[in-house]
Amino acid sequence: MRSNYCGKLSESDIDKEVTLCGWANSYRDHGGVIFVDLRDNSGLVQLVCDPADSKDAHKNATIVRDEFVLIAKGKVRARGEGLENPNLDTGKIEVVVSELIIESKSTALPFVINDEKVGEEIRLKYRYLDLRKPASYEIFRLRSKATIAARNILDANGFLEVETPVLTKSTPEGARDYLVPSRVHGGEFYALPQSPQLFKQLLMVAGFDKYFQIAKCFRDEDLRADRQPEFTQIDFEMSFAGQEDVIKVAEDLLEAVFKACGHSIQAPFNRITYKDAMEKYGSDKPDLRYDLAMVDVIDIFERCENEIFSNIAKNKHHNRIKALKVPDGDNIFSKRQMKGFEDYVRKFGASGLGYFQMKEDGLKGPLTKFFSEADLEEIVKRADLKVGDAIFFGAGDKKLVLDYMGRFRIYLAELMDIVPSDVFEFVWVVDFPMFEVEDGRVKALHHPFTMPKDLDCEHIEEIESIAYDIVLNGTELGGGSVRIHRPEIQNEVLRLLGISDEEAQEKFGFLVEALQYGAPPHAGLAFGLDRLIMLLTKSSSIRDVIAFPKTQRAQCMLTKAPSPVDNEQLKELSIRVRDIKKV
RNA sequence: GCGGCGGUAGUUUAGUUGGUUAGAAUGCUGGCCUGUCACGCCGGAGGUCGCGAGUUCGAGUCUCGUCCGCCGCGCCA
Repeated sequence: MRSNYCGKLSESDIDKEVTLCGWANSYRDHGGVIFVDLRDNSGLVQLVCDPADSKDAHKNATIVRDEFVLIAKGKVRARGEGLENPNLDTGKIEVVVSELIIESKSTALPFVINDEKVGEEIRLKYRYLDLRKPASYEIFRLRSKATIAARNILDANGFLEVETPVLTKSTPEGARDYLVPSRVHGGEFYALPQSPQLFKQLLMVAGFDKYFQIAKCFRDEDLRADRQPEFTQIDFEMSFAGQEDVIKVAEDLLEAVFKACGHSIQAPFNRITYKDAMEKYGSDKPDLRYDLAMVDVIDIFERCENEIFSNIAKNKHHNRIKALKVPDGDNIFSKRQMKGFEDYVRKFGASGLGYFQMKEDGLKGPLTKFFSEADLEEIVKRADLKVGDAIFFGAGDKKLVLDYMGRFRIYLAELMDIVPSDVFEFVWVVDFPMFEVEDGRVKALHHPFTMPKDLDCEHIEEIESIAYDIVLNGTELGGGSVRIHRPEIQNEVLRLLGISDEEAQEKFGFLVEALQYGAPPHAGLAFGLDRLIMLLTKSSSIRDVIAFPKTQRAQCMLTKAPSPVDNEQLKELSIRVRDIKKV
């Protein structure tokens, strides 16, 4: 139908006869001449409907309203002297309309397209209108470029794109599954995949060597600004490969994806061990766009005269005393603010938050009296304190202190507005522990198919795994590991996780069995595509980069899913609903 | 499950210590207008103040409950 796109017209098209298709972005009826700004996904151009040029076109233009779908035929001409619009890309030209077809009308809109003040709730209900705005299109244009770049580079590196099942087996380790009832097998359920993990490992056993997939994944957990119940991963796996091979592919992929989206990034990225990340930044996904690293001062506090601190300091295995230096903090923050920080960390289980202020004549603060001059000097030295700095202390249980001090670090950085917004700071976090113990229960930190480095450790929590995460600006962008390819190791890990042989057989028997038929060593990684696009487009919410996202209570405002179903449907599925919520 | 913030014309919002007919902008709509581009001018319609109780002579405003949205905690192998 169309000969040209609106936004692509330029002075080189002057005198051309064109046919344009699009939506009426706005109209200005002067009684005589009528201007219509026609919009398609390339941009806007001004149509001029003058009765002197075409009586019919002008007559049709009088009934045009916002968002009518139009097909306009006419001639491109230069705008007259002083009539140019510098705010419009096509502002030097306009199209004199000879024929105007109203293809579709629009009833009054629930909101004005492009009005940035409109709330998200209404925009999601009419998401197809929200998506009409150019900023939305730009996000999905980039998303498309990114996935195509990822596909191309993986293809170029010999990866095979394979689709794995969406109706699969429930493995209630980890996140909750979305369940799908089986009609044929009444009372039994499929699960939607949380990731294609096991199938891609089976593809390695099959000898496919290198696999990838842009895979939909599902997790029935509560939502966040960066978490949706269904999301997309760029998932890949390779045989006869280890951590370094995977990291190389991942870095090449990120470079290609960022390049396709107009950003230049430089691999190889920095690396930090899980242990260092936790000890210095109190997080396994540290935001390294700013420093604010924690300093260990447990040995100094052991010598102090405050029994609470010195007792905490005695148990260096279970406890931590960490100091967080805030450059210029004493000048920036009032005493009241510094006291207020304590309330913040208390929310995360801290029993208090000590602080010193670096004055001209040395450290000051309520705690100084417990320390010798030499130890105060040592604190100044270790944290490299300058006059005007403040330094905060967290003391107590290791896990607790690292957690709240890590959160406090982020809180301070945002409060002080020292987080650069135009930087992409990648870091690999490596050497994750294999297990963590919570309330006496052993859990896999990554997943039970991750290769442990050495299972013969005295403490189960000290067993490391060959697992690695890629972190960008404090967001976990992806994670992967070398997988277990020997059945005896897999069985041992499942045993350490407290999974009985019967249970292991029932849930993962097919995997362990497959490993018995000659499994190659293999490793892989999966990127969270949505988060990647979110960071690339500087969106504040993952919903912005998903065409039809769900609200925080996992509903679709547009379709009203989830919704009740007929009893007939339920009957076929052998399902009876027990408690029906009031509508 | 928990904590915080919010819900008033289609939209974005104002609304004081509880007090007359809930106000504005924008959108919509009728009319006028031949160079606008946030067009302009004149007129009009449009409100279950999320919902339900309660307190009160009187509730958008206070109390309780509830629903919805957002941010966070738990959760997310």
